[in-house]
Amino acid sequence: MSTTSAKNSNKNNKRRFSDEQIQSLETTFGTESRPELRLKHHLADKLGLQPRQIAIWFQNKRARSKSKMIEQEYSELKSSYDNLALQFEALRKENQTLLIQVQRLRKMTEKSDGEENDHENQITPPKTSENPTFLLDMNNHDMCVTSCSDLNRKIDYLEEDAADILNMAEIAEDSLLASPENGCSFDSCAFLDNTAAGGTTSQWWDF
DNA sequence: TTGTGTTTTATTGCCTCC
DNA sequence: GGAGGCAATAAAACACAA
Repeated sequence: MSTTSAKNSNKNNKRRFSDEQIQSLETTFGTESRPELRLKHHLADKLGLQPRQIAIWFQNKRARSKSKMIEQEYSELKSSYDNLALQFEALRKENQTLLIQVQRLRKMTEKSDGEENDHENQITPPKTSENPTFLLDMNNHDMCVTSCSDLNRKIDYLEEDAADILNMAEIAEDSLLASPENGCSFDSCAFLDNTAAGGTTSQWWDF
């Protein structure tokens, strides 16, 4: 708006409404945010304003109300996001710790397998003090070898699965960090929703 | 007092609905 | 096509620090 007529119109007519007028308009807005023509005329008569002014006031009020609502929704979403980000970071650290544990176990079983091979050649008892978790039953050696192989495969599986989960989590985190303000992608939002709605975190690595 | 940021009133142009 | 709503914007009114 930059026309001369508009400027003149503003200079001549623009004034703030009185407290009483505002109060009455606010009250009406509380029950009816889009009043029909008759009500606008009624308010105009009652408050000594033009019906056009009433219409404009309601229009501006709706706009203010909408932007306030958006602002409120944003702050609620942001606090929810911040909360989830904290939870996510804790889970990520937990996952890393578990990965390290799996790798340690894997090394231990590899070591144990190596000793078994020596036993096949030398038929000497194992040093049980070194790795009590994987004690061998000398009366059932074949079964023991099979069990250790199974265990190895399980650890392989655990390790791969944990790595996959960490990878997925990092992808999700990256996509969240890439768009923290103006709305995350649909996938990452669903990811957050699931985390929030589930309320439980252990399902991530509930193998 | 004055410069500056915010709020409020009003206009304009576009869109939708009947 | 006219009425009414909405988004964007202008500009007056207001608040307030320096």
